[in-house]
Amino acid sequence: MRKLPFEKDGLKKGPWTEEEDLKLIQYIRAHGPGKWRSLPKYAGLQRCGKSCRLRWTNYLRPDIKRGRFSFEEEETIIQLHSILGNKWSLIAARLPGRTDNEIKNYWNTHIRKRLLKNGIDPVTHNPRIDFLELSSILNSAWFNLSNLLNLQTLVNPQVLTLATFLGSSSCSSNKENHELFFNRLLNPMNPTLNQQNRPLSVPSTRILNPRHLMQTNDMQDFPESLVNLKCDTIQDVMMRTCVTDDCFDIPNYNKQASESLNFQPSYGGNDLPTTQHVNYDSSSMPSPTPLVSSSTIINNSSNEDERESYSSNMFNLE
DNA sequence: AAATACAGCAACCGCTGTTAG
DNA sequence: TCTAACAGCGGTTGCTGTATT
Repeated sequence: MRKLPFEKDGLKKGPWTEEEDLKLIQYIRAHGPGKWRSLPKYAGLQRCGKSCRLRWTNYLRPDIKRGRFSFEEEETIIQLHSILGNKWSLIAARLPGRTDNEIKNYWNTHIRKRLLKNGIDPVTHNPRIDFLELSSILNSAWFNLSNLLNLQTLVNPQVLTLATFLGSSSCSSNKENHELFFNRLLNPMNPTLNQQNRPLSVPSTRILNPRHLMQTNDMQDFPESLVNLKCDTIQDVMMRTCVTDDCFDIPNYNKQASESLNFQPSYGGNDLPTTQHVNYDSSSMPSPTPLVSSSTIINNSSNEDERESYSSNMFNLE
C-alpha cells in the first residue's frame, strides 16, 4: 500500500499524481520552464520548486525517451563514463532522451553490477586483479614477456590481449613501467615510421583499451595477417603490431595508450575530450571494426544473459 | 498461499558550483 | 562584491513488482 504523500511546511512530497503532472505540464507549456521557485505558486502546486524541476526534467519533459536502454546506449554510457566519470549530466547530454538520473540509476543497478561481476572495476574500468587472482602469473610474465610470447608461435588475439592486460594491470603501481611497456609495444622503432617498415594495421584501440578485454573474443576483430603472424620474440611482435601512420599519428597513439594505462576518469573540465576517430585502412583490414562499433558484434543481443556472456568471454583467455 | 528477499526506479536530501541582478 | 535563484551531483530512501522460500 503506497503511503500518502506527506506534507512539510505545507508542501507535498512523495509521488506525483496525474493531476499535479497536468498542472505542471500546462503551466510550462504556457510559460516555459524556469523560475522554479515561483512556479508552484503560479501553477497551483503544493510542491517546492526543486521538486517541480526534478519532475519536469526527469519525467515530464516531452523529449524523454522511456523504456529499456539499447545496447548502443549502454555502450555509449560505459565509454563516456570511462572518460567523464560520474558526470551524469554530461553523459546524458550525449544520449538524447535520457536523463542524468535515469542514466545514474541504470549505471548503479545494471552496468556497475555487471562490470563488477566480470571483474572490471566500474570506477577505473580496469580489470580487477583481486578478482582475477592472476597477480603471480602477471608478475612472472612481466619479467619474461619474451618467453611468454615464445610459448605461442602464432600471435593470436589472446596473446595480444594478454599483453595489453599485462601493460594495463600487472604493474598498476608503477606508471613508468606502464609507459615503458607501451612505448616499447607501440613504438619499437624510430617514431617516424617509414614505408619500408610499415607495420600491420591493428585495431589498436580494441587492443589497448582495457574495456576491450571484455569484448575481444572473436578472431574476426583482428586482421587475418596478424592472427597468422609468426613471431619469435616480443620485439618481433612489437615491431609488427604498430599502427599505420595513416590511421594514427604516433604521438596521439602513445598518448591514448598512456591514458589507457591509467584509465582514470577525467574530472578536469566539462568538455568531452576529443574522440579518437579510428579509420582503419580498409585495404589491409579484412574486417575493420572501429571501437565505437564494437556493439555491432552483438548488436542483436538484447537480453542480459547474452550481454553478460559476451562480457565475460574475455576471461576465457586463461 | 503467504511471507520474505531482492531488484528497479522515481523521488528526495544536502551540498556545491554557477549565474544573474 | 554580495546574494538569491538555479542547476547539478552523489548518495539515499521508500515504493512497487517479481522471485524465492
